[in-house]
Amino acid sequence: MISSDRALHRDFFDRSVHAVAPDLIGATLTFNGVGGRIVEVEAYHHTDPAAHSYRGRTARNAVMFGPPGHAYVYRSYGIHWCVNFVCEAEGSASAVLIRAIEPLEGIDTMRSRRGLDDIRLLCSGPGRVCQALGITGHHDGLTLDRPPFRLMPRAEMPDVVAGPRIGITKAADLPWRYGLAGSRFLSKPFRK
DNA sequence: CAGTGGATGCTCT
DNA sequence: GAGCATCCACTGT
Repeated sequence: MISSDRALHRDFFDRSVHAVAPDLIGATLTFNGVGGRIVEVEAYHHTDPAAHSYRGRTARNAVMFGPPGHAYVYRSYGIHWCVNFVCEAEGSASAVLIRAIEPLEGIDTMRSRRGLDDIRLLCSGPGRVCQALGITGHHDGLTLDRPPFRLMPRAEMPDVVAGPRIGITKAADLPWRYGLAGSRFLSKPFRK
């Protein structure tokens, strides 16, 4: 039932967050036609002390406790927005943070929103991704299988690498960051 | 390049 | 009142 011009089915997200996260590497994400290829993500499981859902449901993380295949958007450090894809069965409260994208569509729009030209700096970081694509807290809870989101499966199997997550203090040693090997668009290189 | 510190606002204790 | 799932500017090699 999977064809290359068809959006990712909701069943794709109804699996372990640790299966979904590496499978998102190479998929194409656009928001109102602006986006590109996902090259870096991080998995956050509800049993993980670093996850927003670890201490239970609150107003902020409510979407994480809802059905899979929806966007959880939160404000980071008072300034930035970050977007996650909710995974696993409803109530599981696990999600994948989108950390970096290789810009492919709407690059001029991204440059304008980001206020800089260097294509390598447009979407190489979770806050940068949301600024470049125009994702804000207004979009918290939107489903991923309809506009403004569009999420297409990857055409070929990429070389996926894993390593520790970035910018967290709790459970910082868990290797739940996934990336496209050798990509120039990562927020940080993966250690060998 | 690596390291440091400020901006900034919301959530949860 | 503390602590952020970050980014940028600035410093010093």
